[in-house]
Amino acid sequence: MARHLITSALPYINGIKHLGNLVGSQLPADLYARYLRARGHEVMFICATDEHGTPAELAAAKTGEAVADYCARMHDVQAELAAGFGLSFDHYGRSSSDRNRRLTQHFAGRLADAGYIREVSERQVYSHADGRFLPDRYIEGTCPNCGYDKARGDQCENCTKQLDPTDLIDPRSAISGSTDLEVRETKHLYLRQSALKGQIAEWIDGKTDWPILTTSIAKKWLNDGDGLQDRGITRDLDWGVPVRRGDEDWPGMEGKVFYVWFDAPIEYIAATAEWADASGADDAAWRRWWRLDEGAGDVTYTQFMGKDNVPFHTLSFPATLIGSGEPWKMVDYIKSFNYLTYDGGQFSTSQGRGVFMDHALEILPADYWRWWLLSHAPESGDSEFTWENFQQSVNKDLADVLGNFVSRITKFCRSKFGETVPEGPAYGPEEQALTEAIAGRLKAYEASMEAMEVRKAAAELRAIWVLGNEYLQAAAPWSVFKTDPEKAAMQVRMGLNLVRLYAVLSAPFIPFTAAGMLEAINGTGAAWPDDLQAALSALSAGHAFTVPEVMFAKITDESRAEWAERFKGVRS
RNA sequence: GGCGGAGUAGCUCAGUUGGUUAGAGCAGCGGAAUCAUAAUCCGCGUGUCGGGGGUUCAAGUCCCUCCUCCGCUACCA
Repeated sequence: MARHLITSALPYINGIKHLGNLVGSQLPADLYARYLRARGHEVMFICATDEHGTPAELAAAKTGEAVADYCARMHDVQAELAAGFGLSFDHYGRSSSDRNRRLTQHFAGRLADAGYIREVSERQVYSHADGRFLPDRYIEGTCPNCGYDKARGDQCENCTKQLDPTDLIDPRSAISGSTDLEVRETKHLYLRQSALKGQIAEWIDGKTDWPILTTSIAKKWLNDGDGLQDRGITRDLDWGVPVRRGDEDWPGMEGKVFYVWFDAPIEYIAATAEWADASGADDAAWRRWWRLDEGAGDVTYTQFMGKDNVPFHTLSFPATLIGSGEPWKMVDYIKSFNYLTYDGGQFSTSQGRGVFMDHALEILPADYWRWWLLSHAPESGDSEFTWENFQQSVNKDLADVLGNFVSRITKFCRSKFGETVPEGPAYGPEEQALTEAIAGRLKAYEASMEAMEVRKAAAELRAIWVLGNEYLQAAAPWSVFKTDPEKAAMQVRMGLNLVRLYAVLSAPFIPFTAAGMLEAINGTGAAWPDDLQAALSALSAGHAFTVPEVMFAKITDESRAEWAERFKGVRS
């Protein structure tokens, strides 16, 4: 038994997430957490909403709510959707929590004491009409290079030239359109990542087992141009963690908050503390996951995220932890994902393109989505969602291969022997061969799961389902029954035991259905089959069961067409 | 522009350190079976492995070059 700390990238508070967000971090993290728990390991699975920053303020302004109220409401919405998808977080926290505020301030204080913070006076654009400083991308104007009139302050989307906000001709606020702008002097704190470059590079170099996608991004940032740059970690905003140096005021920083990307990763730690608070545990309970000097020495920490998040998790956050000079647990393995595309284009939160978590659950149960998304996870490259592929995969894999297997064996048993496991002789050579075939596949399944090879694991699981159908087809108890009902009984007993086995093995992918299968077969509490032989004999003669309802109704062509139509445009 | 990823059967994708006739699932075609959600099982692939060049006894797998698609490019998160 090992101890596993698992975190999923934090979904931003600004609206309901789409399936691309889900499959890029939270869903595979859940798969891994469920698997490790099933194998008897101690797991701490953490996620939270990322609530600070300008987009949250703007989203709140749009709905007319106070930003704190908006975030509280959206947190509950997201938490409910996460539960709807069966995401088994031990705690789903909030980066705006009191825990995170204190911890973020603590880290800033430590970093300052260690000399890793410097103050920088810089000139930023202030909008009188909006009453706020504007991030570069929230300033629009005419591109000095190509004349495009909707160029943003960070880059012109038309000619792709990198810009400085002050380069823009006729700049205006992208929020209000106001041209009443002024460049003001403002002071900010910078994290001296450049001073930590050596230590970070050394740490990265030690991660030889990380995917190329992850290390190449990290190394590029480390070595690009002049090397790792210092990074501003404060902002002139109202909503965020107030800048303080540990427990003390930070002269000159009044009214400023920390930058979201500074406090968001710290929320991984803070959310674990929130978990302790919520479950009535003491500080030692969460610190044993995070402090090497307080019990985290044997923890394996795995992070899940989309590839766009990699720089912050390989550089910025490690810089914070290393720079603190305290023995914090750092990530052991980063599993990063590419993007899921939707009918040829991008899923887009801002444009409302694609299928979103709430709509997904409205039209189909979570397991349909979990299975398709995980079995098509964008691991080696981007992968594409199409309604045709979704319909075909789900119908074939879930309804035909798995669902129908359960249906055929339970119904056959009911019609010939009633709803109890029938008597019969001991298993013979065919059953032995089946057991060995499953054992081989199971080994591959476990190996894939441990390596977090999600698609491969799904393929192995499916192959195990297929073995059941192959066995039934070859054994043909419906024919054997006519001449040797005793033998048929034994074959049916094997089939029913397979249902129980499949429920256990499938639970990480399709937890809701797996629970239903176990309940039907009256096998609640069944453990992972460390001893396969024994697991396939767990249900013996006389064990009662019920024939489950159709577990996976097929997606009809009509439904598919209707959904493709409904979700082809922009979210309304 | 720079960095990274991808380009393999109609579709979605596997292909370890280069090595026998390039694989899987789906779709399609043929057959078996009829317990089951018309489900299952068996059989069937003459693919310029994006194009071109090169290294090698041998390349999808290494090198060069070109083409196409995608992502990132550091104050959006």
